Amino acid sequence: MKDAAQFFKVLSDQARLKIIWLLFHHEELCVCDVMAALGITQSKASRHLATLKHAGLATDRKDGLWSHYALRPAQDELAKTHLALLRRSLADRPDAAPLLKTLQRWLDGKKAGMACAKAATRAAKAGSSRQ
Amino acid sequence: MKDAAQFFKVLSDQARLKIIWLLFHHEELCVCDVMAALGITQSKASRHLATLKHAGLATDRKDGLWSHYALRPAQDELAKTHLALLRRSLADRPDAAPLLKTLQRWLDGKKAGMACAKAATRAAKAGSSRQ
DNA sequence: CCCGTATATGCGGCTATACGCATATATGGG
DNA sequence: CCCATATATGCGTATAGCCGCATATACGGG
Repeated sequence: MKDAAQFFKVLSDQARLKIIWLLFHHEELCVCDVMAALGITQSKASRHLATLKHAGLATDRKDGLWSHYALRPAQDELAKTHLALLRRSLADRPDAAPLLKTLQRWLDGKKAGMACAKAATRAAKAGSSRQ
Repeated sequence: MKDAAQFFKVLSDQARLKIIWLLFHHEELCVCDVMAALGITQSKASRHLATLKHAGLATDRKDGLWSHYALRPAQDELAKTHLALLRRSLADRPDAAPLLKTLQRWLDGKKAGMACAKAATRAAKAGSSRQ
């Protein structure tokens, strides 16, 4: 039972749920994407992603300077059901859609070039103060 | 999202998962049943049950000295799915069956009369030391 | 090589949570 | 009434988790 409790503990954090929600809709995200979308600091984003990875919920792929995180495909039938249900549940939350929108805005701006983490820090600060 | 995280936090405790598991199989349980089955102290059992009640996962019914706790029936379709999935997931755990057995032994002995909480305390101590 | 950038992580502080112990509360029986 | 019993809870403590800050690490470009 202990590992089941541990699993739910990973899901018991708002930031991690938001990250999972974003990963449901985007194949891969790098740390600065998460920073910008959630309006959080770099260390916070990195740590939560590491937690998800450590829990077996996410995978990371190193590409030069960037770490790209993705949802780990479900191992068995039960895990698949869990993920699907989680996705359905999160979709009902009022902040789910705005979160996706914020991320999309950030991703669009990212194409225009310029530094990533620096801009993400600015975006994160603006986002958190706006809230 | 915050309430979703809060919900998972309630599930992120081994003792609470065990209680839920037991409640899946028994309409009602009183505090001393939980004490004896899990091998925990009275205050711990009472608090976890209170937590489950506060989270809307359980209900309590007072009957004289006893408080009988039961799973609260799911409100909507989504909650029903959650509970069903949780039940399926817990069933796979290796300690799920022994837990039910321990509870059953306790319930059988209870019929034979005698004080409840006192005996449950003894059973709890014996159970935890055996482990 | 040196620098800038993206990410990871050690550290200290803060807060939330879990626990045991003792005690309060409530109820039923003599 | 008084007492035994079942449960709830206040309190102090221990522990775990989250966070920001600063720094380490890793990589690419000039």
